[in-house]
Amino acid sequence: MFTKTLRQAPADEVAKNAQLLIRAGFIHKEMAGVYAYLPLGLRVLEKIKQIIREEMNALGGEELIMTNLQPKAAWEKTTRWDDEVVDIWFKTKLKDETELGLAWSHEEAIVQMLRPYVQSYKDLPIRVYQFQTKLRNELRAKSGIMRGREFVMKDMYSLHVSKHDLDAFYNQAVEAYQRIYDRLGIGEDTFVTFASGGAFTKFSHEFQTICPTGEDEIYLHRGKNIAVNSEMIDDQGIIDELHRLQIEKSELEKVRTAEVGNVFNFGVDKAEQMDVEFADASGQQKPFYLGSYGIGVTRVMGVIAEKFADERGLVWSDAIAPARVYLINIGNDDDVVKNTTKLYEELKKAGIEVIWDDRDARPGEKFADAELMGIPHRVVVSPKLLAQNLLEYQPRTLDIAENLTTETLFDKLK
RNA sequence: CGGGGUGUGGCGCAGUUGGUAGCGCGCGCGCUUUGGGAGCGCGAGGUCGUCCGUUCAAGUCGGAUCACCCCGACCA
Repeated sequence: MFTKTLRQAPADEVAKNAQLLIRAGFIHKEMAGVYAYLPLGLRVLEKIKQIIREEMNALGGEELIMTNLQPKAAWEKTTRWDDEVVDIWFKTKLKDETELGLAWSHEEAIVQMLRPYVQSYKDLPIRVYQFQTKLRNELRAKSGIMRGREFVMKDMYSLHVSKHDLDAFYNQAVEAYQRIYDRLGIGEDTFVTFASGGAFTKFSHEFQTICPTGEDEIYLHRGKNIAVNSEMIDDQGIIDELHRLQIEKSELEKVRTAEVGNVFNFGVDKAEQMDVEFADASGQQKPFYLGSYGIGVTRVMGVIAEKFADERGLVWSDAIAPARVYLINIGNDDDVVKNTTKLYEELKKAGIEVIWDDRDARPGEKFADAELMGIPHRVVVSPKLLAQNLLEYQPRTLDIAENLTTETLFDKLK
């Protein structure tokens, strides 16, 4: 591993997520709001992506990847090329002066791409998704990887023949999202939140995770698992909705949150603006219904880093840690090295991801780094315990170590 | 974009009324250490963000510019 840990975070980082991720060697700051993902960070990112991918596939999603370079024509059809309408465009030009945009979202691109495939009601529904690096010319980047100018997003788009079909899928997507946040370990603190809608629905839904450094504020009813974005709390539609759910505004708790996902119903808006229609069973041309479903993958990583970190550093769950085991040898006795090598090979063979800190460093330094990196399980091979045929084991979240045989260790890690 | 602040070895910082840059961590070598970020010794590493100016002399003074941070606005 080429990365090193730092005792002190760079002075220009204030956000806890970025401070810890930089100190532990997960990310590198290229410029404001732009971060590189180093080997450890990339592993976390890929694990989060894999969980999302599995749930998207379970919904019938088909993965693809769209382009960063966008032609302006498709976006002009929906007025969203205009800098007055969308103020976060990065735009550039070809050598021949043709204007291009760098993608900040992909609704128009997807609709344009799918045009030849949407001809008949038999072609629908279509559910496609991608993991894409989005580029947004934010006036002010902040909060480390929680709000960058370049970030990884999962965006899914679904096309349907009717409002009914879209609504049904939309609800399935909400459930899939809840499973994703559960698997990522933030399910308990993540709430489906009413947010501003569009022309075709009263509301959209955001997934808001309780996080003291988040940028949003929601009104929350934990008992009924209902939340409202504060920007919508005085909206008449919300007032009606709360009344329907028999909730008094005074029962709601105001909490600070970070938006980790959203789902949005575009109705037939995009299809009409971009003039993409299909033939229904009677041969009549109709616009399709479009839903879009986003998760800020890198932001979720930042939120998790913030939420679970303690005074010693990052804390990852087994599901998304860069490795499950941090293996430490104490001293360089032949016997220790031989046994650590053996254990390292056995762990790899068992499919357990392991980082072996084989540096010629003192134990304290290795312990500190294991904790800073937040690797969930720490295993120590020492001359003292080796004499008794034991290993030391300690989970990241506990302060107490225990001595185990190799067999018990493997049982624990199963 | 409005307001405020900061740029000095890889990281964190000091540098007085202008006189030619220093500390801690980290890094290299040696010896001693070896279960919670070791000790001693030696050493490497800096166009002081950049440009222009003032001056015999600029890290220090003036102007411009670039970058970064914070607060606000923005986030469809």
